[in-house]
Amino acid sequence: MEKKVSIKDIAKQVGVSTALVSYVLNNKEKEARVGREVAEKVRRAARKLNYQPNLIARSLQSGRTQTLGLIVADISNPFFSYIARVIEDAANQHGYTVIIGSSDEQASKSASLISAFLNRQVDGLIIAPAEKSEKQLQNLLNDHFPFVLIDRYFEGLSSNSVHIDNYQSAYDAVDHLIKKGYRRVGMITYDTALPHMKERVRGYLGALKANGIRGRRVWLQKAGFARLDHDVQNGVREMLAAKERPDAFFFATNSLAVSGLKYIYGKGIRVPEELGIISFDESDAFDFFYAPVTYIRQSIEDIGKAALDLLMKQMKNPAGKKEQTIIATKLIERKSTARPETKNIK
Amino acid sequence: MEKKVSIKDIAKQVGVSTALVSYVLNNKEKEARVGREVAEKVRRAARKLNYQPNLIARSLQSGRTQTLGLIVADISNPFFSYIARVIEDAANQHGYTVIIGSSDEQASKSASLISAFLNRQVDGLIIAPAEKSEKQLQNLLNDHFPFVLIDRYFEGLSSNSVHIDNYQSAYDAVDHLIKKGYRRVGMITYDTALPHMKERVRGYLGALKANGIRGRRVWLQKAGFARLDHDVQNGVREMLAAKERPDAFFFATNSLAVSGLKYIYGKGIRVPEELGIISFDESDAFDFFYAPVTYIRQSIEDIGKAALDLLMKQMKNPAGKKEQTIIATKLIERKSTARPETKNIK
DNA sequence: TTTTTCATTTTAAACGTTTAAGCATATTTT
DNA sequence: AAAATATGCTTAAACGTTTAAAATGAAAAA
Repeated sequence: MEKKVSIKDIAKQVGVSTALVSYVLNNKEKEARVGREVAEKVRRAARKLNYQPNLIARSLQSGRTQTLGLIVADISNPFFSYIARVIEDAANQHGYTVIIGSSDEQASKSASLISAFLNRQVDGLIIAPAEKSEKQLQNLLNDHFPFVLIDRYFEGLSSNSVHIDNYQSAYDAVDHLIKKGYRRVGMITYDTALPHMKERVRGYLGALKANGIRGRRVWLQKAGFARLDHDVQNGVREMLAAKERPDAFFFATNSLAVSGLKYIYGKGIRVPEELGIISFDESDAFDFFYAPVTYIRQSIEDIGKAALDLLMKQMKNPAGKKEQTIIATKLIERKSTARPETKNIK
Repeated sequence: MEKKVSIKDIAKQVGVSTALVSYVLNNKEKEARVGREVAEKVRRAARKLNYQPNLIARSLQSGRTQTLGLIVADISNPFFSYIARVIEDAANQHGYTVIIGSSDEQASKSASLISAFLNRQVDGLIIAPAEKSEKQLQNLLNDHFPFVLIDRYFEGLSSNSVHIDNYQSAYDAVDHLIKKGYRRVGMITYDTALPHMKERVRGYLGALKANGIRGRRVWLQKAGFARLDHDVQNGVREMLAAKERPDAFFFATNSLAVSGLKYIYGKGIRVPEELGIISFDESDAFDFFYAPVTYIRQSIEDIGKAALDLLMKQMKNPAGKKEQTIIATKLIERKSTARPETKNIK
């Protein structure tokens, strides 16, 4: 790697000061009253030498890097990789570059990512926060460092955030199942204290109650992030073996659903006759399941764009008021909840 | 955002020069012969003030950013997002941060990403190159800038690269179909001049020939990146309507397969009886298709790790010899190619 | 006592930019 | 003709680090 061309080289070539070159290359000729011919000479030299500005040097001087940090649970999860894509594009349009990190839902990893990104002087952060990371975020708030939470949020943390109405969406999902004739609805959720998940559970319970159905403990199964397949399949098995066996499943995310569906598929269970299925999020897999899966769609484009908008707003005014943007969801009805008009299976 | 604590603040606090502080904080006390007590004082002050080094300043001074650029076709494509994850983890272990960009298979976007990343002074690049980006890469080579190609490569470009044996893998796939009793094998590929795709086509044709099957023009369908669904479904429709209608399809990537399978699914075509299916790569969708899809697995972990290893090696020695790492593939046989023992469907 | 050696610390330059302030010289205004 | 203003360019400092080289002072050797 040969030495790069700097502003100094251009200055030498043309026989002027580096300041002059900087003014010209930043189109500040007017303000700096640079002569027309000299400006041309500088530009020509820059082109000829193929000058490329050193953004690191510029950042050091300006204190801004035009870089954003994005922290998700796992970039290899399609939900997050799609969000990443939307944010990447939107950020690029604003002249920003994005650096991405995966927290694996661990507060410790989240902390080191935040710290690594801050040390790299990112101008702002977009974070799908992990459990128990409130304190890290509170510190950011105290420092008035611009950031926006996506997908998740924390009660009592007055940060910017973009997410759906988890209670209502879950309520609607379960209500849909019940309206379709299912009564014994089981739910598979993540084993986490994150409010968005707890809201989904609350929505589930709320819908059962509103329909006069008494929930059973065995109907609510939780899976840990680290041993997803194992826990989900255990949970599904347990429910299917229960005396009060559910006639429908509500999956709280697409990864949970994909894992559960694999088991259900393997067992040859008939959907939607024997078992109704509804899930949050989307997945190619939902389309190919023998009974295409009904799901609650959240617009990832909207989430990504809203997050970037909020972040830009706050970077302009770090002391400004924090906003919560709620993104609408839509229930996409398909075959997996199309219960035939028969009696409940006992 | 209050002013960050710098080495200067520590120096002032302790009453020493910034040089001293820098030596201590970089554990260069020995070489710099710093007194034991002073060193302790510095460390204490750093901890007390919660000092965090400004990596931008360090980079400007050192000329290295500990940052790698990753350019893929589309980070929202699971194949690439998984690669990104593997590379992210491996890079972190080496103390590097990764910035990611999507080229959308366009040489122009690739060029601006490369340029943006270089301006940000990344120490190295990992690139899944787009069509017609040879020149950009040749420039990197000429500058002795460290980079590694993944998934794709260019003939006559002596760069580091990590990829599979596309010819052989495609050959094996088609040969598998034929061994299973399919004879009229159609292929859906990307409409691109990228060698890895052309190799897959060559492997397809080679296997047909080796089995004494004359290929038909209509059996080879191409789809553009930008209008994937449209082109794939056109291609599939055309083949199914042809006089010499194929009895098996070979998809050159998972996105092509997912798109094609949606159509096939919609048409109610019987797989594997009426039509055999084999594809490159993996997908959750393959598991849920009514006949789970046989596919050619490439180990993404291996690709990512090998790429990072090569890159690290070259960053240490930018003038070193370039290496090509070939990653093994494996044919995962499932129901979609399990042709029953019947006569060919006419 | 003078010189040498050693231990500890500081100085200063450098990385590549940006930008306020300054300095000539020319031109206009009075 | 003197004063005021314009024009065109340079100087120098700053951003936060690192690091070679110099400086200081004390201890050891002569």
